[in-house]
Amino acid sequence: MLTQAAEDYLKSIYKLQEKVGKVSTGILAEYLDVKPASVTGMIKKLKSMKLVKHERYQGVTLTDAGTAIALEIIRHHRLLELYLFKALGVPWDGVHDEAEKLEHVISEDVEARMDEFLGYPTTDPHGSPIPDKNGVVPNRSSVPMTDLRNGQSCVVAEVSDSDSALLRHLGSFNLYPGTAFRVLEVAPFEGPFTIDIAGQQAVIGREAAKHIFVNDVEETDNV
Amino acid sequence: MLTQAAEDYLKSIYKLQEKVGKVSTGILAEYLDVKPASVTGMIKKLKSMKLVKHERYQGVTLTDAGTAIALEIIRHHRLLELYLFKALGVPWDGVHDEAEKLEHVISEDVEARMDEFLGYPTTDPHGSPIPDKNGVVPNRSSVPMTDLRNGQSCVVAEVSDSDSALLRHLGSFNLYPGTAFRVLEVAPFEGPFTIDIAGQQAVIGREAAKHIFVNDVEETDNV
DNA sequence: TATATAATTTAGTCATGCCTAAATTAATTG
DNA sequence: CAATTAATTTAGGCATGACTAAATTATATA
Repeated sequence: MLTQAAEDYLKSIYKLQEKVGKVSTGILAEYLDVKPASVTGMIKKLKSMKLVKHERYQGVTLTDAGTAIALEIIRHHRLLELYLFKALGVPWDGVHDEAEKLEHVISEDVEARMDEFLGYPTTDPHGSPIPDKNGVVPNRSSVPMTDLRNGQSCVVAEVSDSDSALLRHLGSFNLYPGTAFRVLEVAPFEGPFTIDIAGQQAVIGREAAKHIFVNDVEETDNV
Repeated sequence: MLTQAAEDYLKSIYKLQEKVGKVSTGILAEYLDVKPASVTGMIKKLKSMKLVKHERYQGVTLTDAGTAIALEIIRHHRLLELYLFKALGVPWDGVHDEAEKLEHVISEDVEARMDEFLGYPTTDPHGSPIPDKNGVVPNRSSVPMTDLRNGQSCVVAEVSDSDSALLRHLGSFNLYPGTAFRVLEVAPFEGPFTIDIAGQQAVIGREAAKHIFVNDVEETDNV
């Protein structure tokens, strides 16, 4: 059994690898809120366990074994988020922190029981894909909201889960995964988006928009 | 926030204190499967946090602050056991180990939500009392099964929870808290108990009987 | 290409929480 | 009441996983 810290490193490497390919110690240190020198130490340990590949000054990547563990933890996390949300009514801006602690601790048995209770779901409350028990990640094809233009309509696919203030903000507009909206106006010079959600207008700033991903983008005429 | 180890010490001291009053380092070491010298070290730390009272060679007791934390952890543990059992269908011989890990990690919010889901229960699946959120422990007045004599009937109140093999054994007779049975025969010379559970006979050895506690003891005629 | 800057690694430190071995204190018994 | 035995504490060690400071390597710029 790995330590919690080791599991967190693997999970973080997986996530950063998706974005940037090889993961530098600096990026990883920033992501984990730890000093780069500490990262070097843990990388050594993970390398000796053959969970990561690493050449000095060249960044880390996960081995297949490391990837399997990372996906297992991510699966725990996202199943837990959805379970807490659906079964216990924990608000969607609170599930992340709770799952962060529980993910290292639940058994495979409880994981399987939650999965069954939830009907073998493929996305968590923020729209992130839940890897299946074999480590297969459902693919998604969403685009950042910042790509949208005037008059386009779409459906919210995914929202980044770690900033609970942002989640509360979006919740106040009912802007959850699955919610459809239409862009009324994109203010020039990197300005905010004015959108229509089921007849209600809302203004979404650039920063928030960067954390929202959408599907089913269509051109629509003004109504 | 206390470390998990510190929480385990407080919980264990609480449980042992119920049985023996002042708790010696030796007893505590055996209970925690740790060497006595290690106990001394942790006791020092807990003492400096004013969670225990301790005089050299005189055993430990919890302070009020220490008791409050111990009860909090025990409450977590027992609520979790019942929740896992009822909401997720984890078998009763599996809930203890799972709860042991989760108890240190769940938030007060999740605790409250499970409590509500369960309808503010007062006992866990093994019949142990669940302290309420103010740390008040429901009192119980059960007697060990080994006190029973021929012809007496009773209701199972509580079964010790840490030996999962015993729990599976008792489960095979449907001997759960709440189950009524009648003693058909107590074999002499510390022998086993032959009992009748809803028309089914079962033989329960001395060792098992020591871990079973019963309520509502009544003399009954042979039927 | 030499130099400045940024990123990474090495080396040494610290706190936790366990360990063993040895020393000390308390309890038992002839 | 002295000696043995048992319980407890002290002292020193080890693994984790963080830290800082210094050294090294890579990258950017003049």
